[in-house]
Amino acid sequence: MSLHPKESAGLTVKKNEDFSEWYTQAVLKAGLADYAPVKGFIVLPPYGYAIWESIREILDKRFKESGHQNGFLPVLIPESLLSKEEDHFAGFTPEVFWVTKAGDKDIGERLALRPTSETLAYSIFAKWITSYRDLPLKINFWNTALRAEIKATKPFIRTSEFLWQEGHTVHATEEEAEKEVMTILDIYKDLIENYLAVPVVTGFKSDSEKFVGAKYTTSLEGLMSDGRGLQMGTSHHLGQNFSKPFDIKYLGKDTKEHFAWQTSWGVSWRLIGALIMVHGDDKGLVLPPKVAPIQVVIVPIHKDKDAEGVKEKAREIESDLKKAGIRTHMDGRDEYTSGWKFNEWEMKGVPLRINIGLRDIEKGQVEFVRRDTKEKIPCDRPKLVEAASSLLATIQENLLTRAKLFLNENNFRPSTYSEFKSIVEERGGFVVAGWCEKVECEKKIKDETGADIRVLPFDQRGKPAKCIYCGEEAKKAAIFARAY
RNA sequence: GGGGCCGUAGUCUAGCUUGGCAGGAUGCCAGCCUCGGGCGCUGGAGGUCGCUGGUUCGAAUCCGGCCGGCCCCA
Repeated sequence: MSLHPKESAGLTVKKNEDFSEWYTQAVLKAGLADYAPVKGFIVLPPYGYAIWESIREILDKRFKESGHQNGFLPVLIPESLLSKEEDHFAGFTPEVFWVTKAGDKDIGERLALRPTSETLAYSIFAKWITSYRDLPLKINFWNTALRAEIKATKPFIRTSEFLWQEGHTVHATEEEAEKEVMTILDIYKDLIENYLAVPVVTGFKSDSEKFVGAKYTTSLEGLMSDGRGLQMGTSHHLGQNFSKPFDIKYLGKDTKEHFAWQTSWGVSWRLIGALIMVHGDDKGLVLPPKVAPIQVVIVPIHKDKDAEGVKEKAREIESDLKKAGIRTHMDGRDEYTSGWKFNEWEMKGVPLRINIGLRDIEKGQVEFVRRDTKEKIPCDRPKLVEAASSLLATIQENLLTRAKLFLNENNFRPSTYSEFKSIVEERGGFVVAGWCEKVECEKKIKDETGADIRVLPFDQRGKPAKCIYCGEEAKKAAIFARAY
């Protein structure tokens, strides 16, 4: 594992004092990302990209197991195609980058750098699908999308180009498409909770927040440490909204022509931003073991004359752990003191550290240091590999437990609108309230408090009786929050 | 959409008000020393002062435009 060029010192702000500055420093100083020369674009050094690779491996496996295949789509979409579905086009057009020239010659029709690929993919799918035998078609694309972010940008959370996957499926029946939407949502939930250790609430987006062009959008919403919500992923039921303009039709067993039913879904590197925000602390990142590029770092502690002996032991440990499939790095650099290394690896969020010096070798032990609790745990050398795996599992579990606790503690149920406002304005968090399903109420609340409907949870137990804004009968329990 | 702050070596920064030799710390390189929480010493290299135009005998400094980073309000 090559290291990012080292920057001086640690974080200069505390997480709970200046969250925004803390986040930026945590990302940059850990070597997860760096700014590119163009506004809103970032560069990923290997340490940052490795986290994305972990996420991609996990999802890719799950997608393939559930019958999806990967494909490739070009980055340019002609305007005529992008504009074929009106709502979709109107929704995306303010943030589209356009290519208008080839060399110094003007191009006849503007070409969009894909903000998302529905239109392009579906114009192709229309050619591929003629019979019910061609269905279902389930394809995923690992690529980037480009959406111009003119004002606020933040590494991983809001960038003008982002790494993501976009899945697109075509089905013969609506039921099958609806099932697909939920299958994907479950895969996302498993990834986010059981690998990234970020608890989420799943449910529907309100009509005004749904994907432009979709029949409905399901979503996974996380809560960040500053009380703001973050959309972690979405899975859309497109109905026949795209199959009609793009003419995706098949001949059924009934020998009649039918429009197909479709879904699309995606998660992006935003997930990396979320796990930084949720788990990080004043010392820097705390990465969940399952996605950490380095799970265990070994820091040998020695005087010059003892260096080779101690490092030799450290290398043995490294080799044992690697054989057991644990991603391990032995930090044998001579130019840094052990204290310096402790701080650096903490900043980079390595979940488990092993200290080994003469003291430990004499006792036949090593010392584990947990990143999440800072706890130091001695361990006999023969039990080391087993203990490391079990500690990694414990850390993984503890991160989720801790995050769940935070989510529960920051879940509020105000009974009046003024109480609602003061929670949103003073503490943040997920605010559960009744909603009459009228757009006016949703909009007024957003205008007056800055909080919007993050999600209408699938779990509607405990739905309040009245709309928090107008007092009429509540049709849904909604989770409101200010969001990224 | 509206308002504000900022940009000087890899990094952080002084200098800008009142124009006149670009300075420090840290990092980097060499050598020595050291290692259980960001060691120490000696020497060295490193700068289009974000870019661009203007004012001036002279611009990091004053003025305009642009690029980039950040914050607040809606």
